[in-house]
Amino acid sequence: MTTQRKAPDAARRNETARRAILTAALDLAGEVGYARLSIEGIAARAGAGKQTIYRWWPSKGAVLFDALLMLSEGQGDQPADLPDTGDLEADLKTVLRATVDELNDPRYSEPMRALAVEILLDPALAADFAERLDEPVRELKRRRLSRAQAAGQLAADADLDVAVDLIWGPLRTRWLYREGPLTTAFADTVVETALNGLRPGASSRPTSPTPT
Amino acid sequence: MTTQRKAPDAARRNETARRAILTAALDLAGEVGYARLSIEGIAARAGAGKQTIYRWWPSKGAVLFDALLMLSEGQGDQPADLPDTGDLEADLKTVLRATVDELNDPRYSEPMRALAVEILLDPALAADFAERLDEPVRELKRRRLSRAQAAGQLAADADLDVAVDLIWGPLRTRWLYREGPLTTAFADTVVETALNGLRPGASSRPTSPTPT
Amino acid sequence: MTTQRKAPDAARRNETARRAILTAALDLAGEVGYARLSIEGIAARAGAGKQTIYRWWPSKGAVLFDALLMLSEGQGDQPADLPDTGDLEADLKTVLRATVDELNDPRYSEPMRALAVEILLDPALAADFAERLDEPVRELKRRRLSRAQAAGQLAADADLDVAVDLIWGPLRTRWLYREGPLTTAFADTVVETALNGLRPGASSRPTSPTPT
Amino acid sequence: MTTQRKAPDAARRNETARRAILTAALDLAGEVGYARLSIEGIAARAGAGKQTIYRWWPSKGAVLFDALLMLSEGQGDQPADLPDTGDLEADLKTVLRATVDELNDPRYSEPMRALAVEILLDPALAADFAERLDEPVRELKRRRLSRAQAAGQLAADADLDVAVDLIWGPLRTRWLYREGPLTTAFADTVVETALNGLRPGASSRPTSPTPT
DNA sequence: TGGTAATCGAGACGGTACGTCATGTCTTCCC
DNA sequence: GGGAAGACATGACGTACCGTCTCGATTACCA
Repeated sequence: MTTQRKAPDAARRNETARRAILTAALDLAGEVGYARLSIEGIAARAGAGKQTIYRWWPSKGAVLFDALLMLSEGQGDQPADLPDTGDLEADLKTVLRATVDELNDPRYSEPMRALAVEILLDPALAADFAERLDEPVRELKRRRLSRAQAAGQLAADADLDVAVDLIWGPLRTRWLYREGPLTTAFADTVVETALNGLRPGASSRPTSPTPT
Repeated sequence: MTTQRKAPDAARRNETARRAILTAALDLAGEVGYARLSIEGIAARAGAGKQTIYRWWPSKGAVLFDALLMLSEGQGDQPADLPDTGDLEADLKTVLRATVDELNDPRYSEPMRALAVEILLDPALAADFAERLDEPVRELKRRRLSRAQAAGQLAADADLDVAVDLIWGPLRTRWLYREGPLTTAFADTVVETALNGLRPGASSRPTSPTPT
Repeated sequence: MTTQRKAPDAARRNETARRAILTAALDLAGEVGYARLSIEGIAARAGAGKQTIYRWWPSKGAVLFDALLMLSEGQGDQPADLPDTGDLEADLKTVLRATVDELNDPRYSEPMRALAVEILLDPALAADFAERLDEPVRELKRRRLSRAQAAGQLAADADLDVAVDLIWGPLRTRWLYREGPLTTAFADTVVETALNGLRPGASSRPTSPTPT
Repeated sequence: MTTQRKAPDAARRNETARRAILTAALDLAGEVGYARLSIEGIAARAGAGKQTIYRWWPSKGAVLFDALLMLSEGQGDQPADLPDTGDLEADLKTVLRATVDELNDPRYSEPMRALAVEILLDPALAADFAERLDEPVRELKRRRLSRAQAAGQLAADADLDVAVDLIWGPLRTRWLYREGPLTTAFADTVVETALNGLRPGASSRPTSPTPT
């Protein structure tokens, strides 16, 4: 067992209170921003006692994490996989444009930023996040790239983890640091550049599967 | 007047106190981590009054920012430019390896992480940071790439801003989110992949300056 | 009906739980003192649910009250009356010395002090206490004095209630306020002074029953 | 030094805040009773921060203590001594009647009861109270009795401490336990009985200074 | 003798208050 | 005037209990 203290009895958990707390966390993150997001405030907004939060979550970040999970699941999107039309470049652009839209929507963006801060501050939460959200998603990405590799659309010796960072990293960095506007054009350029590389002659290479 | 409140007279500023405060901020960030870094703690450690901090800096993040600036300047490194041996790939690897070392050193890494958090929280600080530190450094990077482009080592139509994100972004993301160990091997692979792209046949293209 | 809420069915009451709760209350009062005595703690120590306490007692003070009643009854002392050897002064000294011993024993003293606090705080409990414990005991005292009065050992016009306060009050006050050590010597002096009065010549008056 | 932690600098103390806190404590004790008297409530009512209370007082009881001291001093009554007209009995009745009036006035009575509770709970406060308030007052009482003793109005061998308890104890006990109404008649009877004793023949002894 | 209704241990819940910490403003006194 | 020191109002922290509530699992009465 890894539980600390007296483990609460999950069977008796009040689902209504749980949802109220997660919803309040999302709403408040969107309304007042992370800096002013407090557990006290979440409890008050949710009509819950503070102890109910402390009983079930170890930190403010963990609440935000669950809140964002609820948000994704609520959409029922649960993408079993990334799109695969056979055209890798087009598929990646589709995905990154969707991400751009999400990051430009404060309803998603603000809680995500709040969660990002908590992750930066708290290595334990970072590990939890990596395991439960980041790694599964990364696995989806790797899988899509792997299929492209099998189809000869990616270099056979490409390190797929680096590939994922190359494709998805720039967007995340620009968003976090507010380094510039997040546009679909930027997303497209990143995909193209990551695929073709920076060296000359790259863009002349075929974009679609090499004909034999 | 455009100044808010009573503008302090910079001429009378006590340089000793300033350095003590910045040093204390760096030390404490390294020792207790960002989450427990407080202005009160900095003042106490520096033997300074809190008001002295509030008089000269608008926020904890601003103190950290100045502290990191002092740290870079103190090294006297002030690199007017990135290395340019003519071999772009080698030069980029040199720079990224140095960055890896820095990010693995808590003395640099912890204050940087602390500053990153403040930037995420505070758009005003983000803008300040972008203008005074990020943009100048980015300009150095763009300049080096621009020279490579002129030498025909980069595609003529490459978007250099995207290129910078592609090369430096993955390292920063992996560090911030603690997604994996930061190694020089990772740095090398990122440089190679960014230059050659992910498509097949890329790695067969020349790595050194094109012979005439 | 005059009952508030849903009157619990006393017939079904679990005597084991009742005793466990009262015992736990006494033990905890002795161990941690009143200030840290909590219903939650009593329930935990007794292996009882909190509701079992709230079902049968209206307040923490009521639990303590019953606990002290159990303690006295448990002794089987139930003194139908105060000692009456014919020598009033000696009898009073016997009783007060016994009280001194009791007040010096933390096992009795601490719960009593806890109950005293509750009585000070809660007029309803005070009334209950007065009716069920204080008044019966006071009646015993008054009865003993009354007999002495009939025997001519007390002034015929003495107000027996005031007499009780005069004899038993100083001990209680000194104990409550911790104004000084509780000794049998103090008890003796109080009895003598109360009987003889403070005026000169008092001590020369006969101490034993007046000879006819 | 007996100070714990970092001793606050009394010289910088804000007298306005101090008075506001003490006044709020008295008012609230009178309004909501002790059981609902909270430090948080006092701070809120006083427009003060909780820390300001915790900085200067170790406990709620200590605040009440100071508040009552302020109340007495505010009256400017500061009786250097108890009345001494030469008639001990009359003087004692005067004093006890005044006490009866005080105890029947909720403005005094409620804070006093609150303080009494704190004293019961907290031996440290009890000691402080004994030293700073109870003992000085007791000394005044002893002094008055001592003068009476010198004048031959009290038995030469009377224990003056016991005498004080005998005279003032019954009133205090009856008040604390709400054992009965506090009337001036009760005060008078207590004085008479304490002076004359309970034995027969006592009341025939002279009440005024012995004639020569 | 099996149904059923209340008690029981357990503990989650919405709350209130605790005592501590840090915030940013202020005031005081020294240089 | 700047600076060290630190008191102040504010507000969040995480904890302890409050008194109410719901949950099976015993009981113990009653049909």
